[in-house]
Amino acid sequence: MVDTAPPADAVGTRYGARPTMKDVAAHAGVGLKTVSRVVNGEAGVAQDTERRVREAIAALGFRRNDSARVLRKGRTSSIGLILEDLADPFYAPLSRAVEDVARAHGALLVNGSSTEDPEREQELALALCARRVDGLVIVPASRDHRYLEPEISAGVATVFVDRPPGRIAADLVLSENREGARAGVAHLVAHGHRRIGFVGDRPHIHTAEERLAGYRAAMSDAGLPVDEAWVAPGATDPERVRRDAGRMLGGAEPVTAIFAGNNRVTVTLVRLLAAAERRTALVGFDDFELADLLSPPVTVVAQDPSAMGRRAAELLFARLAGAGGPPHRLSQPTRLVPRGSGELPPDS
Amino acid sequence: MVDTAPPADAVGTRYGARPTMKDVAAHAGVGLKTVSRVVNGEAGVAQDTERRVREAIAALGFRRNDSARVLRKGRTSSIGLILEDLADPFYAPLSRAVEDVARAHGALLVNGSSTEDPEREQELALALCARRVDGLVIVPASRDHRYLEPEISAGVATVFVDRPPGRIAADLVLSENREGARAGVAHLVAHGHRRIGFVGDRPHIHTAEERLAGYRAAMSDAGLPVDEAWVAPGATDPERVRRDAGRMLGGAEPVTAIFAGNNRVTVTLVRLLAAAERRTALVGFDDFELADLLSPPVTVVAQDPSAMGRRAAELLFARLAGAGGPPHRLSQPTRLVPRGSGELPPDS
DNA sequence: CGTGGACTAGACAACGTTGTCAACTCTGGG
DNA sequence: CCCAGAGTTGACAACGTTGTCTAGTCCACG
Repeated sequence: MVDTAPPADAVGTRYGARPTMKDVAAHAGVGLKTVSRVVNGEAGVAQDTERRVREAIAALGFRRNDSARVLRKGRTSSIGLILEDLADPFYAPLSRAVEDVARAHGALLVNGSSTEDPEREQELALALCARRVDGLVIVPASRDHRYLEPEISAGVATVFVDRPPGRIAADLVLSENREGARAGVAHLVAHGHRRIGFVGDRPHIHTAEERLAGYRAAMSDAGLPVDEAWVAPGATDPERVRRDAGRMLGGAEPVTAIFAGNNRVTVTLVRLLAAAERRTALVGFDDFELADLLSPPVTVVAQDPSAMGRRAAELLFARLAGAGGPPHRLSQPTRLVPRGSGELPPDS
Repeated sequence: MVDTAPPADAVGTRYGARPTMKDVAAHAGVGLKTVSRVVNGEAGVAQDTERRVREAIAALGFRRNDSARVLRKGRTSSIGLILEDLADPFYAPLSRAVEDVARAHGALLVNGSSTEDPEREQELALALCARRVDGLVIVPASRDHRYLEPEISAGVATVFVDRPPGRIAADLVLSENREGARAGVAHLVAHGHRRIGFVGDRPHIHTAEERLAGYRAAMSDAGLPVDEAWVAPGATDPERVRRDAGRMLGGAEPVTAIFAGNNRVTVTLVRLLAAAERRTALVGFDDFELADLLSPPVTVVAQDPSAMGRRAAELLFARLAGAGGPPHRLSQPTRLVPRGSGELPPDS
């Protein structure tokens, strides 16, 4: 089935080598530039000539080499996306939204997972720049993005999502982390809770910091004291979460409710609380699939990762289209979704 | 913060234009090729010269243009991945696994979602080939891949995952769909069910077809008749699934168990069955997060999408490294995970 | 019959890099 | 003092495409 591909009469092409416009031109008996015109749909080629060229293209199985085109034109029609983990249910829709916008602009998406490693982020970003992507959408893992300055001033449109860039000014799309967390904790307060725990992500991550600030703000708004034993920022691995949450659920004055700083923490807490005898209220930051089917269904502060990806990509293409002005800072609202776990009364 | 980037003494560079090796060479007072040698870590450059070149590179903010390099070298060190939907929880880990293998081989990943549209798949695949990716990993949406023949014979390593290619021979990594479904249905039979329904994906999709065949095989193995009213292939939208499942759950002789053909169907059925008064057993194809926390916890036939992605990518890089021979056809086993919903007894 | 313009076509340089090759400078041994 | 050989270095072509520019052909019009 392979033998149908490059016909034996191919001129100047060896097996395994691709035909070029030059080969097509020779095969069709026309000039190189004429082939280029046909391939790019430029005007000024006689119908009969065009037909001959198209036949030659089909016969040789020619496909334009876009690397050469890129070299000549300067634009690659591709954008890069760097995020923590492609497989994370929060980032997958974001990634998909970026892809959709890219597609609408005729661009391809190149992406990489930074795995929350600043060095890896930089390595990826610079590799993408070396390939001359037209723009970058970045969910930062690093806190210093000065390494991007030469790239940005060379014209690589760059938009940060979910977390702000470090030590440079650039376009940015954020969730309302602080306000969202504040609303979520206020919701627990409104249902009668006074001892509320916070289990979040590592505090050096911007979103984690903001959500913690929102928690403190809500407690303060309600005139409630915060026992530092109730506050547990840290890694999101289940073991750490179980340990810290277990601590605040035990003791003489256990918390009656927990606010979870992100979806992975929430899921771990759902497992932990399901196994406990006492009912503890729970509100989680980030929505997740099936949250409504758990018992009790999980109340969350929902973000809209798809909208964030879309807005970031649209901002990027607006810049590529020449939009000027100072860096934008877009804010994406969150939405409290009451489902049951956040409406449980304090048990005491 | 931008003014620090391209220093004022840059020679031959305008703002917004990137410095090239030629610029670096001029700035360092050396030849073009010497810069190339330094950038690529080739031997044969005196220490002092190398230092001068490195200084010039830093001063100008030079970064090698990989499109030009690609044009010269022929290899892009990038591979393409085409799948139905990046954001689908089944494909996200697959995608991530492909990325990890690519990274281990120093390659970048370019990806696109076909949205189950054959034309879009072809458009994407050919666009990736035009950019001269070294290889392609494809979850097919189309049933005819002859359009790839010229590309494959031109040297683009191509591996299909999850579904076989149409009308060409190529490397392939599949799940054991038929055997998995058969085992899942046999599990229901073993728990006493005799009237078992099948709700699957559109029958023209290979995996859906195989799983349906597995269902029929298991019923036949057990000497059980299949009432065609119990068999509902079709789109995975919740409405269709509810309608078809509702039909087989009603009537005089309702099914006492359902086998769900994929994760989206399973989730819809979980919702439907949770709302019903009668307990119906359920086994789903594909595992999903939190399946163990539902009530009852959902028994599934689990695939390993990450392993599939990894094996496909490894196969691809083996081909790129020169491995010859006829197309491989790898089979990835499935695993029955009993959790509760599949062990419910028939209600009648 | 000459001329101007529209249409068609191709020669050529350029994009920024790498491979090839020749030339130059040393060094040490004969 | 000469020469072989190692160590450096850069000129140049090539990769496959597109932009510019020139030139030829044909027709309508004066």
